[in-house]
Amino acid sequence: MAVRPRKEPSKVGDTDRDFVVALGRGLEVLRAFRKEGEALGNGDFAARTGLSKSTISRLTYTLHRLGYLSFNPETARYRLAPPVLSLGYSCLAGMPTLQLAKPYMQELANYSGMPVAVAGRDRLTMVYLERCRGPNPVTLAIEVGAHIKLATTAIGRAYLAGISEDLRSEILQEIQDHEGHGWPAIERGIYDAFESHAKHGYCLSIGEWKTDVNSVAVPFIPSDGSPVLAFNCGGAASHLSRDWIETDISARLKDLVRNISAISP
Amino acid sequence: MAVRPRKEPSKVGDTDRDFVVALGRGLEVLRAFRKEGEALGNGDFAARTGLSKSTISRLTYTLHRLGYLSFNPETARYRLAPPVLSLGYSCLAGMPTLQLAKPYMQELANYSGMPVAVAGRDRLTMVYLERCRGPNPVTLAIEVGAHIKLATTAIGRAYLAGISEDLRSEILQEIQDHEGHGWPAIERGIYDAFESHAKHGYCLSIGEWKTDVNSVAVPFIPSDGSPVLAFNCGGAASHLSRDWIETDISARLKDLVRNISAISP
DNA sequence: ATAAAATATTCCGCTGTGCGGAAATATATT
DNA sequence: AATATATTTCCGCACAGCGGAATATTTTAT
Repeated sequence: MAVRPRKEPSKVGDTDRDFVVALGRGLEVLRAFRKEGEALGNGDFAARTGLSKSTISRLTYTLHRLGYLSFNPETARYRLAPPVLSLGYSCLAGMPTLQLAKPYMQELANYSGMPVAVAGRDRLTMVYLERCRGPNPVTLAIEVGAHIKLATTAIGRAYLAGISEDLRSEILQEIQDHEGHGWPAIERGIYDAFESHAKHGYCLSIGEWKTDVNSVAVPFIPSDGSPVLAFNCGGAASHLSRDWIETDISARLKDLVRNISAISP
Repeated sequence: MAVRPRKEPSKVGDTDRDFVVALGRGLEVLRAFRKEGEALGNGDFAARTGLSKSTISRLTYTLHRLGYLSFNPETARYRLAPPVLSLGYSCLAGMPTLQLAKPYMQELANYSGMPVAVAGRDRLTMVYLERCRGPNPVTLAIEVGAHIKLATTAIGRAYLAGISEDLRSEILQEIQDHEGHGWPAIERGIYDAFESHAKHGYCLSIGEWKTDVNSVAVPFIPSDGSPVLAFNCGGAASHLSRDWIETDISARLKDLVRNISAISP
């Protein structure tokens, strides 16, 4: 297969001639919904994206015509429409690793009684791609597609431990810029996790995401260049003690990832 | 809330001045994955979208830089990446009706032993937005986000029965253009379904989507202008006979929709 | 009722984005 | 080596898309 590595983006001045700005802006409009499922008006989009009102008006018009946004004339608010979900589904269908991983995840979920999940990165969050619940119904209701913080969760830290030095420092810089205030504490948590990963092969979050929730995670690095993922197993501290994680669960989670590495790109 | 209805698109010649072409093209690239989860190269995109190779190159570069596409340098193929799934999740979160409907759907699924689902339209397909399985595990594995044909399924026909005359004839025209050949048979199936809807309030598909699969569906028309949805209940003909549907299940499905109409926009 | 505020859309001239054909580069194949 | 295939880069030009200002509509205030 013919592959020609892309050169340094052909810049003119300091604008990237190859970057299609209008596309990026339109997608930024779709992303504006990230918070809780509210409907948004053009004014909201303008405020959240920093784009001019006329630009927003044209972008929402376009997205509406294409079916990606539904429009309520009563309130003049938009919502995301079914075609967007359809794209998300294609995304899952295009990751063969997920199908392969499922039985292993289910096995560990059954054994531990805790949910086992796999996630990938979206900017400064981790997005759940697949999740298996144990037989125990008192588990956190984390759904596929939901996103949680990168910096304070085991799964986020495992991801950070699994990526290249370059990408990592880029992301850490962004987190620092975002968090300004609490950064020192966050930074220490992350470096502890890295150390744990280097020494034991897994990362922990003991009550750091939510009090009384413990979690352990391990990165998965596909051998083809596809994005790094991370698997976790976590739940109420009363059921999933730090000790149990360290003496048993962590090893099983590492086995899970090893097994998947053996059968997946 | 200030609402100003959009005028006729301000056309110049016959191009719509308000439609952002580059955005539409970029989204078309993302949609190119619709079929089974393969990885695609720039050539594939060009073939599927009809856009020039250089345009595709710029669009994929942009989508890659934004994180929506992952790139495998070995094979020079792209896949959809986690941020796309994240959008899909926001879509579900933004439809409050789905959360409200869930318990009613589960109730009917338990009673009938058949899966109950709700879907919305994406072009000429219906996309599953939520699904409840009955206790009986021998059911079709239709996942949220999957899409099925509009014209030959009960749920698609119910949707068609629920929308405005204008939109319907537009869609039917498109189906006709697409299906050319088998259109007459399809058309008859659709009009039978409309008749059934007018007379009884539900649509059927008896072995028409897949032999040995029966299904009944009812449209749901939100009172705020958000898109029409449709609920269905379907399964193996050996378990779900036409007779049972007509004498019992259909009425319960209609009740379900009536209940939801009472508590949802 | 009337005025004022808030929100959205349209208009329109100009800029620079994005387009596509052709050339260049890299890999795979014979 | 030479040929075939696939992808990216180059670059001039057209016109798509931008944004500020004007306009239209509804909501809130007086």
